Amino acid sequence: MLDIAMFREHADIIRADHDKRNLPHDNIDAVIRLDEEWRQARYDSDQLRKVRNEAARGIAGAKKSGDTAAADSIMAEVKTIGAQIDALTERADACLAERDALRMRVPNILHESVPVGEDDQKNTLHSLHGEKVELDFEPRTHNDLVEANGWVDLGRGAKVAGSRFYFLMGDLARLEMALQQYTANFLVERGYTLVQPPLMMNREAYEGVTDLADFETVMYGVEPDKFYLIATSEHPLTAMRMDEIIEPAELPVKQVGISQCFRREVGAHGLSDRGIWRVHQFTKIEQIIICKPEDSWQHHEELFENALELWDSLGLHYRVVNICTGDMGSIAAKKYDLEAWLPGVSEYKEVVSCSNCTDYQANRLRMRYRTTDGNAAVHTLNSTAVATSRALVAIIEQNQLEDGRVRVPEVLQAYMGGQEVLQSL
RNA sequence: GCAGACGUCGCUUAGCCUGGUAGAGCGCCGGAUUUGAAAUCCGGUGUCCCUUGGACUCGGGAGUUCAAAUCUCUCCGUCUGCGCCA
Repeated sequence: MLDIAMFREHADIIRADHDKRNLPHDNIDAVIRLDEEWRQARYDSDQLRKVRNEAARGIAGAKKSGDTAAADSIMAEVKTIGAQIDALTERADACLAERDALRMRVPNILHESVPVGEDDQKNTLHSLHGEKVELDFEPRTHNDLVEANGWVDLGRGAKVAGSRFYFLMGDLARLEMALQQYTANFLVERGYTLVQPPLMMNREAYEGVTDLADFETVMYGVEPDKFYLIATSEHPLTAMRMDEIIEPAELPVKQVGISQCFRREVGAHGLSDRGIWRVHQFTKIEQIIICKPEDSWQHHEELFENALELWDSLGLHYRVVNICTGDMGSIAAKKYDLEAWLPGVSEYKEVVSCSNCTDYQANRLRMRYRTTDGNAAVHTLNSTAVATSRALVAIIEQNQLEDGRVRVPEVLQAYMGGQEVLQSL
């Protein structure tokens, strides 16, 4: 959420941003109005508390000097002040709660380099990487190939869990682990600390890092313990320092999270989502950075470069798009997506998302760092390194051989005992 | 799961029994002193509203009271022991 100071001092900036996103200004105006109401109620209750505190000091003084009559007299005077304070406090709390509920729905301020457009069709092409291999046979889709080779059992996944669950088997499971190891090592060598986070989080921590709508459409709840299964390790890693004041010497925090990710994928259907492209559970290796505000755009490029070099090293062809205003979501100020080429369906599809969230998550999480001028919100950034299910799809489709088997990317062969081709079951 | 102990400002801790302005040390920031540094001394060092003064803050929430770090209830967490267990 945005700093309340933005609403008080620079509401024009928020309004201009809403115009770019084609959003009405209602929430902005309501936040400003509720903020004023809250301050008034707060001031009134503070004044009454002042009266009560003065009386309390009077009582204490009178009792100390043995003048019980004076003490009783003051006590009688302030007998009912507590109820008035309670009423005003209740009103102040209600205004504040409503102010912040609305403030949570106001999206982040977009970076000036974000292209304006209504939906993902208006994302702009940033760059192309690797070579688009021309196969001298008809390319098959990954869902066709995994089934033919016995690498994925979706039917039995549906039987024991539900649709979009799967068993990953044999050499493809082995390749998945190789990909995890390789990617984690790749980033550890660049100075990132490897972290295995909790796979569940409580509601309060989760509200700090995600859009409220995600609780309905993305996250699985675990009853009766009121936990949520994480949708990405970005969430626990970023929430890790909730309510903390970070010493400047600790910044930037650079971590690589590795975890299983769980997503409900409500409303997702269609041919292009078949196989293991869009599933309820997958492994993801994620980069996160927590840094000082003045460094965040430089770090955003660093995360982006890491992702590019990693995907280049896998020998895959992909393109990069700069996400436009209409496709952005509420958390990020700017986002690059890497989209891998899938010859089976002749499409580029999203495999990596690299975001600078500026102070939006930090404000919700009350995550600050010390400056000589007081405490200030940090900036948070995150980027996929590899989501294994989607990386496997890209590898399978781009590295497929005419006989239906799949070539192992060279850098991963060492993690599979030198194996060069995945064998079917 | 059971029993006990504990949770106070960035860190360490006092205060709790017996309710009445949250104190000290360390760290950090500023100043004095110094050629410079150390040492020393002085001041500052949580949050919010600022209507210049104020209110809030002792793990969270609720209660009792004119008044709660302090008393009561409850939840959370940590430690120790027992139990269970990959």
